[in-house]
Amino acid sequence: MVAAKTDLFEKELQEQATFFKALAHPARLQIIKYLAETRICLTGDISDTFPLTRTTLNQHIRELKNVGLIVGHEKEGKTYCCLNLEKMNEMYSILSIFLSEVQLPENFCCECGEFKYTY
Amino acid sequence: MVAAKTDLFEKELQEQATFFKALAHPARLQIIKYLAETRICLTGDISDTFPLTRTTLNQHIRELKNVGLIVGHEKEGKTYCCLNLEKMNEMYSILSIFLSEVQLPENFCCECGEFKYTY
DNA sequence: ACCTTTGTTCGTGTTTTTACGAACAAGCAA
DNA sequence: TTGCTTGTTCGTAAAAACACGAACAAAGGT
Repeated sequence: MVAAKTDLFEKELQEQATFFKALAHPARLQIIKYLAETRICLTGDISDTFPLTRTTLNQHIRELKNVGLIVGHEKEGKTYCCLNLEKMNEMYSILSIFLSEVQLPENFCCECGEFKYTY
Repeated sequence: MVAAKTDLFEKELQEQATFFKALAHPARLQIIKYLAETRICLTGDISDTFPLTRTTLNQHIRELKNVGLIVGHEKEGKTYCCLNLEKMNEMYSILSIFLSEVQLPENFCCECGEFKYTY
């Protein structure tokens, strides 16, 4: 990479890509799923249920914090994590909109029937 | 990375992450958006509308082909690209399901009100 | 006092992603 | 023929992502 070209795209595309990127690893999906299911703040012991070390897990959590999907709470010396409702809703809207925008009609590509597939 | 740990996660999580990863770059989002809007097979001249070289663009297109979202057609010596309806629908389902699964109730996190935010 | 758990930071190493130029073959146009 | 566009492959290089061990501080338990 000679330079980070990501900045040169439309702001909307960048924002969408940022959220998609945050979800682009199974560990992060599992963390979010866990938090959404239990609705209980994350404690360190979940690292047992992951095939990763505490350090690596911490790295993924930090990434989710960076995009704002997870917030950390301090209580009695322990650090609890939970999902940020506002950010989760924001993400849901942004990604849903994109997925809807690129929806295709059922008869799409019928005009390509005459073409020969190369893949 | 000592080893690729991605394989150690649940198959469902891996599948979801694969699609999210495919959408994790603004260039790829723009390509998909363009194809969905025009519904016309992609010709080389779109590289003018991107802040990237033909080579890099080709790389992103190849990635989208690898996950099956884009298919290539041969016609009169030119290579046309278009979205794969079936795969797009599959992706829509898979990602929509995930986004729904992690939806939170409006009163979520109210029990955390007593906590002090650290981020 | 000692040990354990917890959360984090630092440093390191590997893999993957991103990006480009050079080069090439195929097709078309002058 | 020559020149141009098009699509691709190759090699290269830098950045980012991924993963871990070591080490540390703070808190809790025995």
